[in-house]
Parts: sequence; C-alpha cells; structure tokens
Amino acid sequence: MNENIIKQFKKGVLDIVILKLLSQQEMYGYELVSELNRRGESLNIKEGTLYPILYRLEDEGLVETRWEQAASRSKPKKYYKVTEKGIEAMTEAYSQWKAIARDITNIMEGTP
Amino acid sequence: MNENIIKQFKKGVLDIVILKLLSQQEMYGYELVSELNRRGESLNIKEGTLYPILYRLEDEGLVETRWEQAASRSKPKKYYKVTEKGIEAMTEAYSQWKAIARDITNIMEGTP
DNA sequence: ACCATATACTTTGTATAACAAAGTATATGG
DNA sequence: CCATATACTTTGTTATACAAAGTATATGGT
Repeated sequence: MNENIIKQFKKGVLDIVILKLLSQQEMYGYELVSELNRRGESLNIKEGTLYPILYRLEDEGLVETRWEQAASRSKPKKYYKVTEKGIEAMTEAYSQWKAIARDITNIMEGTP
Repeated sequence: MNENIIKQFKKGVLDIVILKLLSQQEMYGYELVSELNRRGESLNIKEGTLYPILYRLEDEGLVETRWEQAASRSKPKKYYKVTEKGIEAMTEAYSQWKAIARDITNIMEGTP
C-alpha cells in the first residue's frame, strides 16, 4: 500500500469528473488533461490514461465527438461533448460514489 | 458504466476501512464481512473479496494474525489486528483519499 | 440421530482500469 | 532551422474486486 494506492482510488472516478467537465464545456482531449491537472492536483492524469477513457465513453454512447479545424490548414482537434445518456450515467454514478464516500467517512471519522 | 462502476469505486478504499475497523477491534475474517456489511451497505463485500485483502495486508505487515480456539474442541478462528505500520499506512492512505474526494467534490458540486 | 443451514476459511479464474512508455505527426517560437 | 509544445494513439503491465466454487466444522430443528 504505497503511492500506487492513489492509482486505485482513481478507478472509476475519472469517468465521472471527465463527464462533468465535458458537460460544462466542450473540450478536446489534450485540453482536458491540462484542465484536470489544473482543477485537482490529486486527479492528475497523463494522456495515455485519458484517451482510452474517452474512447470507452464514446463506445458507451456517453460522449460524442467532432473534429474541428481551427484555422484552415491547421491540424483539426477532436472535440468531446456529453450526451444525454452521459449526463444520466454521470448523475447515477456520482450518486453511487457519494454513498460510498459517506460510508467511508462514517467508518473513518466516527461512530465506532 | 453500469453497476459495476461500484466495483471500481471500491478499489483501494476497502483496505483503509478494513484497517480502521481492525484498529478499533480485533476481529476474525467472517466477522469482518458481516461488520462491513452492517456498517455501510455500499461497502458490502463477499468472503472471496475480503480474505485475499487480508492475506495481502498481512504480507505487507499491516496486520497480524492469531489463531484462537474459543472452546476446547471448537474450530479455531483466525483473528486479525492492525500493526503500528498498519496504522501509519492507513492514516497516510486515508489522507490521500480525502484529497481526491475533495477534488472530486469540488469538480462535481461547484466552482465551474 | 439426521440433515439442512450457518459459520469460517480458501482458491481459481475473469474483467477492468490506471499507468508507463513509447510512437506518430503537426505547430510554433527563438 | 530545430528544439519544444501540442495533439492523438497504441502496447504491455500491474493491481484489484468479484463470481464461483470448494473444504470443513458447528448447530438447530424435527
């Protein structure tokens, strides 16, 4: 139980925070990485972590993509936004997470 | 992202709640299962989940075991208690979890 | 006494996720 | 011109929760 415990703690929760950020603003992958790193130091992720998550969310129909070319002859970027289904999945999953977080807090903090 | 998301949310956190419960009271495995199921519905686990965790925690020196025979000719039970090292690991890991939980809450609840 | 159920522990195999590490390609600033 | 940043992708590794099954003893009800 070293620092790789952090890797375990992140499992599953990255999905919901990514969906949340994408529900507030359409973003492309690389942008999401920096946004996540800015928003919470403990949720830092690398590209090799984010992109597979995005592909999975897309396969599940929770996000939609769109290639956009900023300027002509510039390299297009792949923009992600959340679908209706994605909002529902995120809401449901977050509710589950809150229940677990509450139980953990109860056990760790008090009521022995 | 179905109900198996719950399985992901549990990753890592079971360690810390198990260590916490064992720090409050020495227990044997089967007892821990029912205690956990009683304490937080969302943290329900089966024996096949708990025992491997206990073996791992023991390998890491975070818990110690002791076989105790309740009555003569009764089947002995394997009691677990936390070591000093276990307390430290739990405290550290819980602190990490709180940091992540805080970041998640910030992203999910507010400050857009 | 019998037997279904509960207790208690163990093992095997599976699915999934985060990550490291590397690669590809374009854009940009000094 | 070229090192660095941007942007996306892929492969292989490791760790964990879980289902499912098995073993063995204990116990309560009829």
